[in-house]
Formats: sequence, structure tokens, C-alpha cells
Amino acid sequence: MSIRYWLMKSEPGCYSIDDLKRDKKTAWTGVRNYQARNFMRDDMKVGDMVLFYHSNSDPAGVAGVAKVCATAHEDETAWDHNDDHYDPKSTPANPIWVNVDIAFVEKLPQFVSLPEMKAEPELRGMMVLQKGSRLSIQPVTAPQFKWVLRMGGI
DNA sequence: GCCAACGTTGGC
DNA sequence: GCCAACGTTGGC
Repeated sequence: MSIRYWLMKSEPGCYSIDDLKRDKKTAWTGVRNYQARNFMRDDMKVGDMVLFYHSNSDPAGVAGVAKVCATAHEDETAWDHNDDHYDPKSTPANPIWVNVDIAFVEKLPQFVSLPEMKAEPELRGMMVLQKGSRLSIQPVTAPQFKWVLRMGGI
């Protein structure tokens, strides 16, 4: 099975590409959406490549590249009462939420903004460009991934 | 800060 | 199982 490509959203005020660069890698905890969880649990494999997307920022867009460095495992923040993403439905005996780990690869020489991506005919159909696209983890095709990297100066 | 789009919850 | 109400996301 060849590697897959993904887009993962993060609010830079919460966790940015610079934070990932500093940390080298991070556990992608806190996802509380079943569709996004299922992508992590069922489809994401070590070596898969990730567009690191800054959402809710000015401008929003792709800031860097990461790769999956650990497959899905139990998201322990779900049963931490003090965590923002605490979910009483999930327990160690009956875990609901999982997370992958991702590692820093590089920061794009040029940030690729959402308006720039919308203007690219090659990227038409990309999930993040669709109206109302709120999913925080999205599949990306290989050509879309490569095109965004090219736009970002790689 | 506004608001449209979406997901989830809960009454029936 | 329907659907209204609500909370959240995220672009603008």
C-alpha cells in the first residue's frame, strides 16, 4: 500500500507549524469528530504525508509539511477531566477517541493561502476549498499535495 | 464579531 | 426515526 496524503487543520494560536518545528513531533490529540477519527484509525499509516493547515487565521492556508510517525492509539486526553477535550463517554475500559502522532518535515518557504488555492484550477475539488468544509482531517490526492508544495516553493 | 454550514443531542 | 434546538467551526 502506497502512502497517502492528508490535510490537518490547526489554529496557529493553539498549535502552529512553528510549534511543531520546535517539538519535532506531536501527538494529534483532541479530535472529537467521528469522521476525522475514522481517518486516523482506519487509514493513516506511518509515512503518510500531511499538509499542515492554519485555520481561523489571517490568512488561513497551508503553512508546512508533516508526516505520520505513529499509527492511531488511544487518546488519553479524552478521560482527563482537566483537559479541554475531556469526554465522559470515553473511558480507559471503553475508549472512543484515538490519535496519530505526526513529525515535522518542513515549513513552506512561502505560505500558501486559501485564496491562492481557490484560484488554482489544479486544486478544484480539493475538500478544504469546498464551502462549509469543517472536517479537521481530510484526504488529499497526490497531485493536489504536490501542487500545493510547488506553490509553497518546494 | 458575524453568521452560514455542519454535527450532535434529545424530545417526541 | 424525525427534526428542532443547540454548540462548534472557520471564513470573512
